[in-house]
Formats: sequence, structure tokens, C-alpha cells
Amino acid sequence: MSDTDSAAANGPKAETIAERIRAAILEHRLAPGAKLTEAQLCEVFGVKRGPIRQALAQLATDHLVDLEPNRGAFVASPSLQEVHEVFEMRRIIELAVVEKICGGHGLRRLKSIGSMIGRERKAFETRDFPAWIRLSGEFHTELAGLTGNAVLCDCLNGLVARSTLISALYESLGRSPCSFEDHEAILAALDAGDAKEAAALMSRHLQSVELKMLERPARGAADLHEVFGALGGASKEAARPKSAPG
Amino acid sequence: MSDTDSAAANGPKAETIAERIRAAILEHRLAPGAKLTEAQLCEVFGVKRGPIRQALAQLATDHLVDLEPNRGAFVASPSLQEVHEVFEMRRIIELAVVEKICGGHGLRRLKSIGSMIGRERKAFETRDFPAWIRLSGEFHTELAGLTGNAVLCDCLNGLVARSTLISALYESLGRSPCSFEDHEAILAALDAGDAKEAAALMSRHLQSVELKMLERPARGAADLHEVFGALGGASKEAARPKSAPG
DNA sequence: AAGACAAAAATTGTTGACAATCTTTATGTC
DNA sequence: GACATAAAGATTGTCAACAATTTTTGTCTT
Repeated sequence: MSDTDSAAANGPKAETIAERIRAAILEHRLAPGAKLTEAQLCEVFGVKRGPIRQALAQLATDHLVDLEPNRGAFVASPSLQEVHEVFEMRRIIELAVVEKICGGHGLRRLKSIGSMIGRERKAFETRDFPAWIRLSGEFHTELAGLTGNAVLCDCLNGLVARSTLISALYESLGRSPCSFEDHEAILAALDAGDAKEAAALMSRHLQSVELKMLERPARGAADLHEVFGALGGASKEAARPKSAPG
Repeated sequence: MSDTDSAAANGPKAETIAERIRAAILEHRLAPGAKLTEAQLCEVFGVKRGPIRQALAQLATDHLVDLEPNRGAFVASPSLQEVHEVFEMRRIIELAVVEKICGGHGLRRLKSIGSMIGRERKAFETRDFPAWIRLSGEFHTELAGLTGNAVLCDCLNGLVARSTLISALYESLGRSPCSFEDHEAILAALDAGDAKEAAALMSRHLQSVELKMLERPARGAADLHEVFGALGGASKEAARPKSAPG
């Protein structure tokens, strides 16, 4: 049997299905508000409804899907309030991460972060957007990993995933949620052992990422009230789930 | 129909069951390592296995129960490593809570915290241990509520719950996980708007609570290897789930 | 008596069918 | 033609029975 359980005789397990759906959401291939029908997912993954249900429930606890009773599962559409709260929480945690790395024993493993930023840059240059998005997030989670605190890592993993989902909703098309240049600067400060500078850079970085989200109205929203409603001058263009930048 | 869905014709929903099991764990009526058999829970709550399974899965994501494949559900037994990580994470978050309350608009609602500490003291004096344990945790979660950040609250709620479970495992019998005297001091500093003092008190408070956990070996452990094993001079006494102190 | 092996019981995991609910389509009325 | 109503279809929620696994119990051999 293979470790990466592709359907041997029985299909993949619930956890694997959840991971695949999660990846699809984070790579912006499943737009916020999209309906996740059980029967369709059953066909896709070649399993019965049991594992699908389990996977959706797990994604719901991660706040990546909304589970509406008797109506089904939808890719979550975080509110602006939630965007702010997620990034405020990230600032709290990631500042602590930076400080702990500088003060503790995480400095020796910083090389792996450097190679990761290298891959991030490469993904950007080769226009490999899925890898780029993924690596942008992994910079933050790998940094958290250097603290050796698994509880902290779990928490930040969830927040980074939500941030990536948020970028699918709010961010202007084709723009980076995290620029690797910011990441390089943070790494340099950490390498120099300059805790204060690293913390300042991280704080500014997260602040700028959050602000980028607020530049544009939500797109691909689930209900059209948000698009045509009383909020503001969002034109019909905003409703298009996909479009060429021009 | 009543709001608090007691079994009308159909039993309570999965969420309600999870809440009841959670309460039982946090009130130390279900010891760490205890087996949670589906059939038994079905009888207790008067429902089929579906809702039970759902509730156990939810509690598993909260790290309050361990779900072992083909073996069933057990009340979680956090390791010493996990204890340290949970409290480190709490220090990070709760220091930020204190700072935000002092800097922000949370100061006006501090009165509700005062009355809560009053109830906490009363529960202690009347020897109402379940209420005492609950209110000890609620001081921390209510404080977090003053920040207005729901994401932060969810995270801290989980950490406080895990702390309460931890106290069931590691803490010396009948001793407070949180002394309300500490809570009163923290509230006084917040009332005075002294952010630095409040942060220092909160940090010391959490540190002392964590240290209390490490004073005693784990009790009520799931497997007897930990009790009679090579770890140290844990006598038979340590295995007793309950006993009178004197 | 201690250990290994095998049968039996109990428990968890899975499946297919049925019931309840929501959504869509069709029909009738104003 | 617009709106309200009603039937039809599709989707989710629930259940009881079956399969797979683990745990316990009993038996036999050394």
C-alpha cells in the first residue's frame, strides 16, 4: 500500500479528503461561497457519504467551510470583521514567535527558512501560483515551527489557512498576499539576532497584508446582496468569479 | 419546545451532548484516560450513535478526548510537554489581552468581571467545586471577551478548557488551579489602568498555575505503565482516581 | 502454574435505504 | 405578465443492520 492513500480498493480516508479539499480552497480553485455537494464529492473521491461528511465537519471546525443545516456545505466567506480579528490574532502570535526565536534556540535552524523563501521566489518567477500561495503561508508556519511549540503551530496553521482563504475573497487579483521581499527582510533581521527589528518588520508585514485585503471589495461572494446591495459602488464586475487582469 | 433541548421525543443534538461531556470532563467528573463507550453514551443521552459520534469528534478537535481508531474514545491525558506548550500559549495571548484592554475601550465593562470574581469567591467559600472550577476559567475567558475579538476568544476558550483538564491530571487534590486572589489583583491593576502591572500580574499568575501542575505526578492515568513504570517512585496511591486528602 | 493459542463477546466502522427538508419547476389566479 | 400556490426533484439528515476489529474469556500444551 502506498503511504499517500490513493484509492486502492477502498477510497481515501476522511482526513485525506479534508486535506485535498483544503488544498483546493487555499489554492483558490474553490471560490468562497461555492457549494460543496456531498454527492459530487462522493464521485470525485470515489467514497461513500460517510468520509465526505467527516471531512466537511473537520473543515467546518477550521472555519474554512460553513455548514448550514439542511442546506449543505459552502466554502466560507469571512466577514471584514473576521478578517481584522484573524490578522490581529496573527500579530499577537507571530510577534511572540519572532521574540522567542531570537531569545531561544531556534536561531540554528534558520537555514531551512532561507531555502523556503528561495523556493517562494522561484515559484513567483515561474508563475506557479498554487506553489507561490502555499509557500507564502509556509514561511509563517515554518517560522512558528522553530519555536517547538506544537500548540502554537496548530493555532497559527489555522490562522494562516484562514488568511489564504481571505485573500481569495478580498485580495486584488494576482497580487501576492505576502511578498517574499518582506520575508527576506524578516529573516535577515532574525539572522542578525535583532529581535526588535524583526518584530517591527513582522508587525508591518502583517499590517500591510491586512490592508491589502481591504483595498478591494469582496469578489465571488456567496449572496448577491453583498455585491449589489447597499454597501457601495461595487459594479457588476465585482461579481465575476474569474477574469483576466487585462 | 424548550430552548435547552432536553429529550422531547428525539434526544439532544450533537452539540448539546458535546457540551455536557465537556462539562463533565472540566468538572473533573470524568477522569483523564476514562473510556467513553458509544453504547453507554447512547443510553445516557437517549440518542442513537450518530450524534454521539459527532460529539466525540468535536471534542477530539478540542483536544479534550483522544480518538483511537477501532478502539474508541478516551478522555485525553495531556503530556507534560503539552502542559508547557498550552501555558506558554496562554501567556502569549493573555498578555496581549491585558494590554489591549488597557489600551482600548474594554475598560468600561470591567464591572462584570468584578461580579464574576465575587461569584468565584463565593463558590470557593461554599465548597461548590464544580462552580469554582468553572468560574476560575471564566475569569480568563470573560477578560478575553472584553477585547471584542471572537477569534481570540475561541482560541483562548480552548486553551482554558485544556488547562482545566490538565488540572484534573496533574494538580494536587482540592487545590485551586487559579486563586481568585490573583484574579482580584489583576482586576485592580486593570481598573487603575496600569497596563504594565496588570501584565506582570497576569504573567506571574499563569506561571504559578503552570508550576502547580508540575508539583505532583499525574494521577488517574490511562495506562498503568505510567504509574508503576520506570518513571519514578510513584506509589500505588497515585493510581487512585479519587481519595480523601487527609 | 505460566504461556500460547483459539473461540466468543463486545465495540467500533461502514453501508444502503428511508425520512425530512430545501430548491426548482410547473400551474393557476388576479 | 406578476405573483402566489402546489407538485416534483434534488439534497441533506437519520437509522438499523452488517462487517471488521479489538478485547476478553476459556482451553490446551509444556
